[in-house]
Amino acid sequence: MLSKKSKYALRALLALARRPSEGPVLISELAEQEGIPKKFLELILLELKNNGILQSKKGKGGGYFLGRKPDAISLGEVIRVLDGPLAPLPCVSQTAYHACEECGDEATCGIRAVMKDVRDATSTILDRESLADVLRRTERLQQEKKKVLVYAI
Amino acid sequence: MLSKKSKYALRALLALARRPSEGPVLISELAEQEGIPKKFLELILLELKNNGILQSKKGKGGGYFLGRKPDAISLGEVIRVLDGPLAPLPCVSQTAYHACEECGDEATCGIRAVMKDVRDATSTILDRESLADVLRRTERLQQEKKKVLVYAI
DNA sequence: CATTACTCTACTAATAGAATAGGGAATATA
DNA sequence: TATATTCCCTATTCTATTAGTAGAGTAATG
Repeated sequence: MLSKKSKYALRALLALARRPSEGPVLISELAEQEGIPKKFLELILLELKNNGILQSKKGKGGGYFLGRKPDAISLGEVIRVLDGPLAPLPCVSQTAYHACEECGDEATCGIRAVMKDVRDATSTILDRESLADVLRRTERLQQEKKKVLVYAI
Repeated sequence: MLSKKSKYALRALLALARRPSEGPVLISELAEQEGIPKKFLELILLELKNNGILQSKKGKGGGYFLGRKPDAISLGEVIRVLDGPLAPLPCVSQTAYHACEECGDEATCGIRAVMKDVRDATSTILDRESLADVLRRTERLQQEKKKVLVYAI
């Protein structure tokens, strides 16, 4: 399960991605807009900044802004920063590999083989989908919903 | 990440699946063979039994045995019993759905759409792969390893 | 009826998740 | 250069979950 940290991070990043380079945005503004505890969001944004996903500016007129374009920030990257590896087992993680204790032989472990498939499927999706993709999906879903409403009249 | 509970459960179940209907197997035997704390394994096997994956027999000559054939027990089912839903968000779980708090509109949530893809990909794999499949995979991997060794001579 | 072996509830320790608190450091601007 | 603004950083708290332990209870067998 995704932690609240990751969920909050994604919501905040999407909120930033939705504003076309309006300049730095205040933590408090994002927190209020997205209904996230301000101090908690502070930690999250800081961690995103320390990992190059966000940039910041201090003092008056300061705030946070995206470190890259929305189509160059993948959900996988964000989730890895806040929740750690996507893999269901450490022995199939590409970004944080370490051997399972007590695993007789990794090369012939059937569980590992299946979990590697799971990892690959997950990261294929999450590393492909960017903030921009998610925004596009949201728009498309909103338009579909509108259509359904029109038909319903 | 998979919990130790799930990992232990899978190992114990695979150990049972490897024995062709040898009759009930003692908890203590499984625990020793797989290097799992006995009392902890006790809880796990009990839970698997209460969910129809295992059956048991009490008293002398008793023990645990599979409730169904190894090809009718999927990894997904086992993991759901011990770790809960596979879905990364409750709002995309098929087996344990509940709405995310504070989610404005589920129907148009882009994050949800991506996470639904992740859930589908994960459960497609884990609900398809059975204990029997995992054993077959292990065998295949062992044979490949042998081949490599032969070539290396 | 005694032994074997699962059943069940309760308890504990350690870790991770979800915050909260508060001072410090940098920046803009008056 | 003083001051308000805003991010930066460390520490602490509270709660839930994970991992494991303990021990009495129940059912089956011989």
